[in-house]
Amino acid sequence: MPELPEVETVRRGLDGVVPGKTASEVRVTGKRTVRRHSPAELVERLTGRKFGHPDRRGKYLFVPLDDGQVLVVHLRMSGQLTWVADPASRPLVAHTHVVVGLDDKSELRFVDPRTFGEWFVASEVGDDGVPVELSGLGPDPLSPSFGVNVVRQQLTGRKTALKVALTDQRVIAGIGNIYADEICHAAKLRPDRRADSLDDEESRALARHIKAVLLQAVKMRGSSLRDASYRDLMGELGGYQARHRVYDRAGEPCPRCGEPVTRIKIGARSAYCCTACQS
DNA sequence: AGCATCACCTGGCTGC
DNA sequence: TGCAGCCAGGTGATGC
Repeated sequence: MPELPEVETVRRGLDGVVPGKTASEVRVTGKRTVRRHSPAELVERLTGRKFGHPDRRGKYLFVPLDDGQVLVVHLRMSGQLTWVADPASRPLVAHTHVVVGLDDKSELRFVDPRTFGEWFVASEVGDDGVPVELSGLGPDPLSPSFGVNVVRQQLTGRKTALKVALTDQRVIAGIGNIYADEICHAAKLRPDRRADSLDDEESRALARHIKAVLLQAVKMRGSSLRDASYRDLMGELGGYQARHRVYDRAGEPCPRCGEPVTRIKIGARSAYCCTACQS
């Protein structure tokens, strides 16, 4: 499932491919992919526009266009963005919902079996260059200002479970199910702890491990799970799944203390943790 | 207001 | 082997 590291990997791939190129032909075949405005409007507003450098906020990917608009893409659970240099020799796969032909004859393709992924063109942009539709997102962990003070401030007054707060995109943007579990384990904190119950030392550990886990995952180009639904822009699998210490490892020994990893329920979702060395 | 739960959707896996 | 049914998961809507 694409979270911050996977989206950042795709962003870096895009940055090597799209800046300076023009969308010469846009085809939207999926019925649900474009829903904030009509698919026809996306085609109209994107066709003929030249791309700038791709940016990211949390799990949202966005690319400025040469007329001030911004193309926004969210992969949600199963969305996959790929770039093909030679479209003629690469037939479209099932569940391809958007195809953007570029002026060098290459193509961007959006494949999304579960159809939760989303594309739209934003016209209103804040001072920071971020589309107003994304203004409700919390701080991004890879931004330079992110640290213990931000973490403490964002968790203050949050009575929910720590994992619920970490995966709430308004609190911190970019963390999902997998990395929340990995971060909690690295910080030795139980994911079902109350979010506002951390002392100073625990807050420092949490802030440090949010950055460390996500940066290491970016370095390893994200996590591809068993279903291999996440692939980067060139179709390659990520490598961080080999470093998962607790996620989807119920019953296996905790790499830190050797006790078995436990699967617990937080709300309706499962969480993996070591009840022996996380508190 | 703030928190919890549901709906959306398909493919992979489990268990009969 | 075949198939029904469950589960996964991010976000916005709905419920409490």
